[in-house]
Amino acid sequence: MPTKTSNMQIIKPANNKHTIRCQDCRIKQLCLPVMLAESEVAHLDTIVHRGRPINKGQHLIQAGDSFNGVYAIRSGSIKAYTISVDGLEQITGFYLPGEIIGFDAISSGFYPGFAKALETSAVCEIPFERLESLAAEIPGLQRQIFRTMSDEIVKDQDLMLQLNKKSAEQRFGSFLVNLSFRFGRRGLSSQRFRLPMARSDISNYLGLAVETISRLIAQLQDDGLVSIQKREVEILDMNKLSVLAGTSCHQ
Amino acid sequence: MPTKTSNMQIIKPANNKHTIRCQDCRIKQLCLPVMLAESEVAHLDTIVHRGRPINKGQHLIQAGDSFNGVYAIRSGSIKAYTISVDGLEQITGFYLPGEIIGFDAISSGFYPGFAKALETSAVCEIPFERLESLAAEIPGLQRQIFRTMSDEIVKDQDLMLQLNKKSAEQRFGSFLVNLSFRFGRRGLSSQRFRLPMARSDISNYLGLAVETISRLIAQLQDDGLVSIQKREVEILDMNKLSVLAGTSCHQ
DNA sequence: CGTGGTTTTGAACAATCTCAAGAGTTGTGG
DNA sequence: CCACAACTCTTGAGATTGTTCAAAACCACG
Repeated sequence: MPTKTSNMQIIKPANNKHTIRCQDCRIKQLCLPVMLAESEVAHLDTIVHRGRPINKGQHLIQAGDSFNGVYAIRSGSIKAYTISVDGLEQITGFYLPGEIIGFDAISSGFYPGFAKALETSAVCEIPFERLESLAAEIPGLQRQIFRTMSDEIVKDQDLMLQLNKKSAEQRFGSFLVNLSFRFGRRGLSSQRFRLPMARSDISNYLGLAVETISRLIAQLQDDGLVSIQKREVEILDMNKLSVLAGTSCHQ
Repeated sequence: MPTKTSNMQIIKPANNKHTIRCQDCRIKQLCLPVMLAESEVAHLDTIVHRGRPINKGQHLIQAGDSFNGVYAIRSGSIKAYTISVDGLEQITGFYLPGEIIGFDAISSGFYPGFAKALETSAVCEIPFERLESLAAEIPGLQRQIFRTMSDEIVKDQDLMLQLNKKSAEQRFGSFLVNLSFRFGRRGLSSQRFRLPMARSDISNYLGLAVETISRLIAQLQDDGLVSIQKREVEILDMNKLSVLAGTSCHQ
């Protein structure tokens, strides 16, 4: 199968160009190395595979692939989605630099969903068996894996609440506030940022129609809370937006 | 504070009556001991606290309590829920024997939500720091914790899909099929079982109105798929119900 | 400078909610 | 053991949010 594009082939063996050590990684505070001693980070670094960047639209993970590891996003952005038996696509999350995708595959040994690059992105593949062994040796690493998975659970439960109990306006407001928080955490502006995803991805994620997102954007602009030109977002009144969203900064 | 009912006080020191060792536990195949050698189970057993059963309506976990451990359900059933800033309750899951609650507290160090007994229930408290240490020594245990947390993520993502993309009928159908599966897995009948929760809990969990649940029950009975008398469920046509639900057995 | 995808806007429609009221159930105290 | 109070559940009818369908404007990219 020369044209097969499984994740194992996308992630090419590391070469100099794409090899940035964990120790030197800009976003190590957001990733597994947080809380580790320098020597421990170096140890972790030895098991990480880095490949060439994956292009927009390319799949990092295909549903049904057997689980070999988790992927830390180094740059770019990834959307994770599942497809139900009746063919409906459901986006389960957007992953930004420092965030890790693939923990949902541990239980069954197969990735339950897809992961696709929203733009050119660099990811670090972390083989899970080796990560497990290392976690048994480095308590801080084990702890950080538990934390990251726990974060994922909290994020999903918060989204559940959004979908169940909040209006379209509140959902979209929360979405913007949450993105703003995650950009700010990386040292980027939390006032101005670029949406990496299409309107249809936002609507899918939030359980709304694309048209509803368009209308909400128009409305929030009329109210002077935000300014959104294409994918460029400027948050004009974070307080009002947070109140409207009914959240602090998580969603 | 003599009337305070924090989780630490609910779980009384073990006594003979409530001390069932992990090795002898009926549901060890569904719980952390699965995959462990006998001696490893014995080791795990030494860190588990078992208390007297908690009564219906009593809280096992209060939101904001500091994280000390996870709880394995031994008997009964527990509902987990969060309360949003504007006071809305959102049930995030129902936990049955063999299932473990509390992993969402690892990331922040505080339980983000509440856990309340739907009926008299017995739980095993597993202090997390000790569990971490033990997990570092017993690879199978570490693996099983990862699996359990991964399961939780998958469960939440599936529910997300339900809430976003499925009709009220499909959601309720999936809910029944999923419960059926979980009862069957415990060796109980998957055809006939008793709902541990009220209609309002089901509606809250599924993002519907109570009235909608009532109407759906009436409808599914008219169609001859199920028979539901009060909380006693009998599934009359599992095939049709599964097709309607659009799932195999997970939700 | 077309072609295909994305975004916006309008208008009618539908699924589910809300409100309201009644029936059934459970628990409690006299 | 009965009666009252408090829930829980069911059923009906109208209201509403967000959807669907349709079409035009905009953009990106070859």
